[in-house]
Amino acid sequence: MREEDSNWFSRWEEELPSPEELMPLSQTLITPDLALAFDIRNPNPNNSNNNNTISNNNNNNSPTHYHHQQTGSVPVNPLGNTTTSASTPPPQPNSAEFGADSAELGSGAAGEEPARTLKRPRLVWTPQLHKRFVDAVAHLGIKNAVPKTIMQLMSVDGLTRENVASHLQKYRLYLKRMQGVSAGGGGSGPANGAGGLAAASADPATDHLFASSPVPPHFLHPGRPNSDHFLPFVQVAALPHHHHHHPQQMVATVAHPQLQPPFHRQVAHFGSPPNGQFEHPFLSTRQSQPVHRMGAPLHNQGPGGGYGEDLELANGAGGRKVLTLFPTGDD
DNA sequence: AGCACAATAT
DNA sequence: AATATTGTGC
Repeated sequence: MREEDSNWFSRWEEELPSPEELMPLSQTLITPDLALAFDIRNPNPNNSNNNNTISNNNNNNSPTHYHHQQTGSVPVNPLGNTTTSASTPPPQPNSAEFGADSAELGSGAAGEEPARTLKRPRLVWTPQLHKRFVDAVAHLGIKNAVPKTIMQLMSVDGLTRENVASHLQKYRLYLKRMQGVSAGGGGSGPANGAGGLAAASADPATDHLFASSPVPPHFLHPGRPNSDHFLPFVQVAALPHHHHHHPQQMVATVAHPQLQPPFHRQVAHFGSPPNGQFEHPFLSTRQSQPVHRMGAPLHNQGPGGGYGEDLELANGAGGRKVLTLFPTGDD
């Protein structure tokens, strides 16, 4: 009973981004790189970009060609944004520097040989994305929280099982560390304030990301398997109901490793199928639209350094491109 | 064959 | 350090 248990969820819920925050508008911008990367070598065929509102099926299946990541200052070409509906004004003032494209686009358009040692950009786990992850894990329970399931629940397009697996591995280590700390710690308690941030981290420097989202109590108690049935999310999935609220959409952002940090480009948005209309056969697994409405505006919970603004910190150590999945409008 | 997981590589 | 990739067992 600890009220904590009842409260942690409320607080947690509060920090969830509101639908509005998440998707200001739907502009589908997909760089050739991404389109390609996701389409070709994709282990799990889940690309369902659907515009929530007007399902304007924008098949991004246009295999453009992709150029390898280079240390060079090769910016990703932001082409490919089809201004389908003029009604939507250009809300992407973000880094309005789109002009710097460099490449081409038409060249390999219908090409048949996209594949070619193409590597998809590294996924950057943003706090938002991580939260989604934690939510999913919480919802599933540790028992069922395995990569595939988590991935499905998260329903982030473009996310692969390996992405999740890798993250999960790391997350588990984090939990382990946390247990050690919080267990004997006493006092502070694991009731990390969502708004405040986990106070008891083993290493602040080591896990900023993980600290960004509250860890459900259950995670810390291995001894307590299924005691509660909290329902963090909503019933998700599988319900083909229509809604006017768009779920959260994720946007892929490419961070230029060598460019200034504050510059991230929104390249494309991955969405979750609202009511999964007809999708391609392969997508079957992903049609569900888990998220529903998590209320409340998201505020920065900046721990030692709240990430309000410092979005992805992709370190471009060597100069690799980085893919970031983001909820639209987080910025 | 596919998945989870740990180990290892970048 | 953060992710990706590989290796192993189920």
